[in-house]
Amino acid sequence: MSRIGKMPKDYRSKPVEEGVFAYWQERAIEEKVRGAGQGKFYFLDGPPYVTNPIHVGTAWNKILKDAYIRFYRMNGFRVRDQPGFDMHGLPIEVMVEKKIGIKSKKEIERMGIENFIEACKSFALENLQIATRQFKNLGVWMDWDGPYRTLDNHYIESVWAMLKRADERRLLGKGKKVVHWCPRCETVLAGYEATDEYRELEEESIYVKFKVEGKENEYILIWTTTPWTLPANAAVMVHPDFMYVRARSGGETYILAEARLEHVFSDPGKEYEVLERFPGSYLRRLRYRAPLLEEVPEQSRLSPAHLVVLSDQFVTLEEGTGCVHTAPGHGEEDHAVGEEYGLPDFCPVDERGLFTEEAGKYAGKSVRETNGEIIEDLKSKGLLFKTEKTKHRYPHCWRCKTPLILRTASQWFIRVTDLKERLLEENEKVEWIPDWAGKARFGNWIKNAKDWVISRQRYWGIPLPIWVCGSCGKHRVIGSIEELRENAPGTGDVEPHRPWVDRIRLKCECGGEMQRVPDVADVWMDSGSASFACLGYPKSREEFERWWPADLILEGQDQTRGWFYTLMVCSVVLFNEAPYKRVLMHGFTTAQDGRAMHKSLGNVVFPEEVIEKFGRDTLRWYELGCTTWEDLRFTWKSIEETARFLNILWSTYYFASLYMNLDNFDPGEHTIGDVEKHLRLEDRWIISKLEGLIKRVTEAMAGCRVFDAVRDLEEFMRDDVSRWYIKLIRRRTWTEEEDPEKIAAYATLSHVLLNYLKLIAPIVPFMSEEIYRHVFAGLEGMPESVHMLRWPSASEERMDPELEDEMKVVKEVIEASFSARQAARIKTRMPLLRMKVVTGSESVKAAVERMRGVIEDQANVKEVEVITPEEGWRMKDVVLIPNRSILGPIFREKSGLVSSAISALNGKEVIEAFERGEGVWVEVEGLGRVEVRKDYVSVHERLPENYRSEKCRYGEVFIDTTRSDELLAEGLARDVVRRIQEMRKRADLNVDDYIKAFVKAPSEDVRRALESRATQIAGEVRAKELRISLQEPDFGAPEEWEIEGEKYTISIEKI
RNA sequence: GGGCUCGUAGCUCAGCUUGGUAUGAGCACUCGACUGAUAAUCGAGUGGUCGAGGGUUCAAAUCCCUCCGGGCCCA
Repeated sequence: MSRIGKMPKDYRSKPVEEGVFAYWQERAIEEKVRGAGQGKFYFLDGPPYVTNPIHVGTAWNKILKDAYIRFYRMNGFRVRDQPGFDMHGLPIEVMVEKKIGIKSKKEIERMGIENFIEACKSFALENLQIATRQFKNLGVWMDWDGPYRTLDNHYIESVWAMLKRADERRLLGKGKKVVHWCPRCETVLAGYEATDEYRELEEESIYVKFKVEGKENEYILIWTTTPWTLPANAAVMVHPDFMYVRARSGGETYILAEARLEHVFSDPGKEYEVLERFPGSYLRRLRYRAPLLEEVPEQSRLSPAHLVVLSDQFVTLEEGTGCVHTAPGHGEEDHAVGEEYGLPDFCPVDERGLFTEEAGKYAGKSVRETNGEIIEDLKSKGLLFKTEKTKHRYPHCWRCKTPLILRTASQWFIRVTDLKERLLEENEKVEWIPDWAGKARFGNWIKNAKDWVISRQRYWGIPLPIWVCGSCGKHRVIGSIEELRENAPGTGDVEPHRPWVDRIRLKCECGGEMQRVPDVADVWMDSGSASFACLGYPKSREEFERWWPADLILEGQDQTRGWFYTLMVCSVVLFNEAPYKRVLMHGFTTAQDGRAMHKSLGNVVFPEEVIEKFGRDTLRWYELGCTTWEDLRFTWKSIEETARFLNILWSTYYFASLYMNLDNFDPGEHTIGDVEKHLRLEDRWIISKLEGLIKRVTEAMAGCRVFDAVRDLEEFMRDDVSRWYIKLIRRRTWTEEEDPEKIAAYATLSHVLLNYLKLIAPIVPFMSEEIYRHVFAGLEGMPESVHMLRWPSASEERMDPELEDEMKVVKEVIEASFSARQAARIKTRMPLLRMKVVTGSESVKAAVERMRGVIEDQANVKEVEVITPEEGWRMKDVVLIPNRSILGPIFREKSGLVSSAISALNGKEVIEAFERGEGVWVEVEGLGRVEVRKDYVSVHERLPENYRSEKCRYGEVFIDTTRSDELLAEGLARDVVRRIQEMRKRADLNVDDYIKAFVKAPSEDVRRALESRATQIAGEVRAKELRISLQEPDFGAPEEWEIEGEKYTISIEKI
């Protein structure tokens, strides 16, 4: 025979969690749980970048993942839970450069690419270990022994296969693109890499005069924040529909937008006169003289160039002059307009951000540092109109923080623009949570997508598997190491990283030699290929067939343009299908101050800190309870609140298990089905509540709304179980014998608590395991871990919404009685003679009558009666109090008389008359008949002396406060019982020890009263002998107590 | 500047889809009770112009528009 086990009294997170970790390890629980399950569920982990230790925000991400994985496991799924790590890319290169103290590509080449790559690799592997330890430490059950790593050969081959497919589908392109360029890293950066790091800069912006051809003293006025792009100027853009003017000032004529006149000539002394107004289209093809023609001779060879072009998209009137300097080599918008007009995309800037020979005078100089010189040159040529300090946001390299420049460069790219429609169609099939993340945000992002520049002029990454022929220029894309070997006979083992792979040459059809392009892939392509690469596709089809596509991915909102996107693109390139069925997007974590957590701000909170102070479960309950897709503002106060709740939860299990254990209760012997006919209403009620909870929590979890589940679970435990149900069954748990109703309470309680434990297992895996091990694991037929239990399903038959409603009424009524007691200063221990519930509602009446027992017990009242509002009204007395502040101004010196006349009225009759809409008059000496208006009086309802009332939502509750000897005796007896219980506890007696007790009463009346209750008292305090006397106790250690102002002496002794 | 999103009690947040008095929840605070869950538990009370302003409606925290402030993303 088995029974409910005991558990420790206090919740201490540290020993609990350490113990559970050890238990899992010892019994290989994690492996057993992971190996079980039938249906497939492919969870795809977004690979974190391995350069920084994780903070509570990163932890949130993994904890969310863990909760859902556990949920699906409990539902019988075989969950693929391979974690991943993003291990290539520029960030690691930068970290390694810092570590070995070098700064440029030149230095890397000098130390040897081979050595550099080795350093990057060991850095990445080292950090993978650190991150793994941190994630494991959170209690995240993923396959930490077999993560996918983007640096593995087979992973690289998968990416190659995708690129080969892209080439076959003619989606791989090469050509000139205006790109964000980091002059320090000497590589292109994708737009999204750049925009991670927009920073506010205050710089000199300039107004420049472009001389109109064939006119003296007439200029187009332009404005720019990047003087260094002027050597590449090819045109001026104006808006065809905006109004422009020719304005005269200081002997010169300027062309600019009318709307900008005021700002441009705002300086004191700058007067102007408008000569002419016209729309921008009028300026079309107006030719001007390039401002730096002399400094940059190459300018004279540009054609067509130096003319006004029209654009209705890129010209604004927010700043500048409405005439926009256009350099197609240095701006995406400029480039677009340039293509439309056939302008040359002149870009005299090299990889290091230095001007080339083509830039004439400026050749060899760093572009941003040339700004000053260019301004000086313009000034000396009389072309500088004015300068202005301007704040503007400027992109910086996401890792090395160098300001970026825009330049034209030849790059490899994926023709995403050709795939747009397909991407949008596939996105329609994806379930996004919340739905606006996909419909609105991700959809918009795809609609605006541009071609994806994938080549990076760097070292540590997946080398582009593209070989180009030196003679005929043809290219070939290789899809695997095997294919590479076939194409290059004599090649031994292939290390696909640089520089080894660079040495492999292929033979071209034309007979020429093919060499690999030196670029590596954008690191986003690594992670973007994860959906199939971690399955070993295309080498291993089996894994792929079994799992792909992913059932769920879950990442932060910043991944809209990151992983969510690249994952989709890579998959559509390869399979023309979305790689995931569901995407859950979560918010960002900010610090207490509402700002993002940053090392530099010193506001980072690490999970280890929270774990140390409050435990993993506390962190998990708190974070999982936050609305997933909103920002999580981490506060210690909330953590403390969560810890307090978990304490209540623990205490509830402790309390329940204590009594069930004491009574040798075995839930296997008494299921709720077995005790059906002994179930009380409150038992049925909590079971009904539980079933509703199971249903809602299951829906919430399945709908990726774990926070709804957490909030629901919290409310149930706190309000329904701890504060209410436990209170209702307390008396039953104190009975000694095998009372069937006690057994029914235990059966109910264990049913509720075991099922609740299953529901919280994915949220708080440690605490639930600890409770389970102590309380339930010893029972027959139970598995060794809570995580091996099946998720419960809700029983519709046991749901009883009517009963739940009735309990609501009952709770209200009892609470109202407490309020009334408080007003009457009668404590709960003192029994009341009767309570009247005033209601006109049949359902309220039914509820009160049906659950009379609960009310009598909880409100400590002898008799409950339901009366109608009319009956209630009849019990009341109504007093009218004349409203002097209203009567005074109206009746002046007669108001005293009016007032007494009103007081003399029968209040009840007056109110009833008012309600019928009839008038009420009083006879006042000297005034005759006066009508009593409603506002002349305030109405006071009064119950008879012995009653108190309190209103609640369902009516009104009257309590009868009449005292009687019998009631007093009962109250007194309860008081004495409490004192003895207190003494038992202080004497450290076991709950089941027996005692003898002696009570010295303060008076003969009290003695007699207590004597009449002796059996009850003795029973409740487990006294085999009980003496009530006026003498002093003659054994034990007597203690003095005060009850209702009188002195009692009590002594007890264990027997 | 554009897209998406958030703005409800001192704090952290429900409610908004499907308009109907916010008995809003927890915490904090005040008062009280309990003392066989006690470094626990329970009750009562204080506290909101639901970011601001307009509109639709008999009725708006909820629907629409504008604005202000925070976040993510894009320029």
